[in-house]
Order: sequence, then structure tokens, then C-alpha cells
Amino acid sequence: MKWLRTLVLFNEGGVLSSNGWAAVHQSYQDAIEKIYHPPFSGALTLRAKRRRNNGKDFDRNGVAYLRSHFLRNMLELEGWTSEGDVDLDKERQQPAILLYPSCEHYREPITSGFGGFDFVTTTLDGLKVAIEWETGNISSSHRSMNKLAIALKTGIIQVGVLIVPSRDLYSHLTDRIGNIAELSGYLEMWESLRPKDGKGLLAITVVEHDALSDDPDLPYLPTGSDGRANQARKTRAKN
Amino acid sequence: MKWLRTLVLFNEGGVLSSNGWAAVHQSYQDAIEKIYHPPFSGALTLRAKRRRNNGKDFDRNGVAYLRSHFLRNMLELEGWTSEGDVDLDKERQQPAILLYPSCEHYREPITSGFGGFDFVTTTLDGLKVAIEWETGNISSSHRSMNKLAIALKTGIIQVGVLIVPSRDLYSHLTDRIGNIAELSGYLEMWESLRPKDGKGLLAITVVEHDALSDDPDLPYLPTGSDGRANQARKTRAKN
DNA sequence: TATGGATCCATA
DNA sequence: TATGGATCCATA
Repeated sequence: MKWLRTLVLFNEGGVLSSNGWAAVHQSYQDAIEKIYHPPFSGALTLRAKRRRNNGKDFDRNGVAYLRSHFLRNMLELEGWTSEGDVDLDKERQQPAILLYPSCEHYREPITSGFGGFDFVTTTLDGLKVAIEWETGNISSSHRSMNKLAIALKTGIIQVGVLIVPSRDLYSHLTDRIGNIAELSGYLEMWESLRPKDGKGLLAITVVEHDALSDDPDLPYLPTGSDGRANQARKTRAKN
Repeated sequence: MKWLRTLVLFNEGGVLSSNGWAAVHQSYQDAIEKIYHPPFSGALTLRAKRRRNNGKDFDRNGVAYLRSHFLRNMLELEGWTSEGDVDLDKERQQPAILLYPSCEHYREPITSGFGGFDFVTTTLDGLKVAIEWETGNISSSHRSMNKLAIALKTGIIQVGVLIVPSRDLYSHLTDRIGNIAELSGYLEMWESLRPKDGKGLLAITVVEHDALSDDPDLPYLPTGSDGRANQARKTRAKN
């Protein structure tokens, strides 16, 4: 898989020039570049999107393969350990909200956890890093970015990275997944959330396939979970 | 349907005390309170979530009915006209982004439109209002809030409202839709996006059913064939 | 083609 | 039960 570019939305406290950031970026770039299809082929070649016989729908590649290979590479090839969830304090101060029409002050209780990040680790120089591999729905990318921004602001991480498909890759994968084009109008918002003190770097890395192919012998990356993927293909083949 | 509360996350330039806000809030509160099920019953009574015979899945209410009735009520009962899309300028200034590792300055082009809001109108005193009825996936609520915040910052609207189910209502509707509980940890982030000059009010309104029922003669609100619905139907048919 | 939405899935 | 995710739908 191809690393295209890494956008640094903000960089406070010199994180960008730290050894930890350089090491982490090198590693996850490697982990990206070692995602292959077909396996061991040395490149990510995807079957191109193709209109089905019904003239309406498309055959596309599922996304689970890419995600699991990235995470596996980070652990097995790059040697990082994942630390599981970091969680935000539910007791942290809520902003002063006004109720309407009573105009009373109000603090909405925080009644939901913060979930986790796909991958959390700590660099040798002590930077806590959260990486989100984003092949969920594009709206899910908004939640991921919001979460990274809050975690950076709160100081529970110092590096936050979202990895997201290019618009071109997007079109060959499951419909409506995250992509840089649909995030581009929001970058200024996340940039404005930079922490005023302490260390914090927020980045978006854009990735793409190495090649496309129309070879009918190249299978699409499977969709859904193992059992149902086959079943779905059968259903389609029947029509 | 029951209006539970309206949280005002920020209020700049005295919008909260304007006639326009009072009129709009009264109207959309009315439009909420006139969503009935069964039709004309004067209340929103929902069939309660129920575990299916397979012991695993649940029967729940779909959400399209609620959405379409809200929008209809705003137009037909409250007499507002909808103005279609407001759109953000694609030429607006992008933040100064740094590329890594080159450390060049870069401006990611804005290559995606901003979509629209569910409902846009203007009050008699000239406030441009955007209302989002949020029964999409919870992650979609993040995009809606982000979009409202940017539109307020940019000044193309002065009032932004998200209408979202309570956690209790949430549990009886399509799995994983928007709900106040899962937004509660992010309120401080959106609050911090308040525009520094000009007028701007950002609010979240929480809604709920009036009553629940286990009466087998009360049908669930119908579900569409969106998302993974067909896939699930096939699975069910097979069992 | 583009964008917001709706629905169910996997897993801890 | 809770949370992030994956998938396909509707419509302009």
C-alpha cells in the first residue's frame, strides 16, 4: 500500500522534531507499505470497482483485510506493543451550559465512555501515541478526529494520527468510507483545537493502493465477516 | 413526542434573547410534540424493544417515520419554508498545514462540498437558522455538530440546532443512532468553537417518546432497507 | 457522481 | 450492555 502524504494540522511543544515522532511515523509508514494483496506480492493491487450486471450496483473491495493487516504489521513487523484503551476522565469539567427556556445553568453528565483508539503506544522518549485506522464510514472519521483532538487537549496523548484513504482509493472500497476529500473542509476546525500549552501533534496520513487491475482472476477483498462474505457472493452470483 | 430539554452550548451576540430564536424554538418544539404514533393518537407511543426468538437480536423501531413527520410538521403545521442548502465557500482559507517529513507548507484543497442541513430557514428578525434532525448513526451526529459549528463560525448561519434522542429513546430505535449520552463527552469541544465575534447560538435539543407499550397489536415503526438490512433479512430467512 | 442517512455487525 | 465499525440505501 502506498503512503501518499502526512498532513500535520498542529504541532505544539516541538513534537515534530522529536525522536519519538520520527520513529513512530517511520514505523506506521512501513506498516502501511507492507500491506500487500495478493499476499506476499510486494504491492497492494486491487481489483477495480466494476458495475454489476444489474447495471446499478458495484462490486467493490471490503475493508477488513486492510485494517487487520495494518494492525498486525504494527505489532509483528514493527514491534510496537498496543496498550489498549486510554480513557478520558468522566469527572472532567463540563462547560457551563445554559438550559432554554429556563436559562438555568446546567452541566450535562458525561454518561458515555470514550471508547478507545485503534492503536495506542508510547515512544522511547515518552510520547503517548494514538493511531486511528479509518476505514469506517466517513462520519466515523469525524468522531475519530474529534476524539483525537480532545485527547490531545486533555493531555492523555501527545501524538494523534488518523490514517485515511485518498479519494481515488475510496472509490474502490466499501461505499461511504472515510476519505481525505470529505474531511478537507473541516481541517481548519480541528486545527483550531490545538492545545495552548504542553505538547501535541495532530496529523492525517493519506494512503492509496499501489495498482488497480481488471483481471477477473484477482478476487475483490472480501466484504463482511468470513461466513457471510461467501454467502453474499453466492447470492450475487445467482442473480 | 416529548421535548426533554434544550442545551445552549454557546450564545454570542445576544441571540438567545432575540424574538427570532424564541419563535424558532417554539415552533420546532411544537413540531416535535406533534409527532404521534399511532397517527392522530395525540402521543408518541412506541412498541418497546423486544428480543427475538433467536435469543440474540432485537426488534426495534425504524427512524424514517419520526424524521419525515418532524420535517412535515415544520412545513405544514408551523408554516416555515425551507431554503434548501446553504453552502460554504470552497475557496475559504485553509489553515497552514505542514507536510511531514518534508516540512513544506501545504494547503489541502477543499475538494468536497459541504452538503446541506436538514432544514434551513430565516426568522423575521433575519437570523439564518439550520436545524439537524439526527437519527442517523451516532458518528453522523459528530459530522452534524462539526458542520453546524463551522457554519456558525463562518457566519452563514446564526442559529444551529441538533435534535437528538435521549438514551432511553435510543434503545428502542435502530441500533447505534445518535443519542445525547454519546455526545456528552464532546460538548466542551463544540463549546470551545464559539465564534469570537458576531452572533451565534449552538444548541442541542433532546427528545423522547411519550410512552412505551408491549401490546403486540402496536406495530413497530417500519425499518427501511438501508445499510445492512437486506443482508440481515437473508440471514433471518435462512434460519 | 456526490452526500447524508439507516441499518445491522463484531467484540469486549 | 456498550462502543467502534462495516455495509448498503435514497436521492439530487
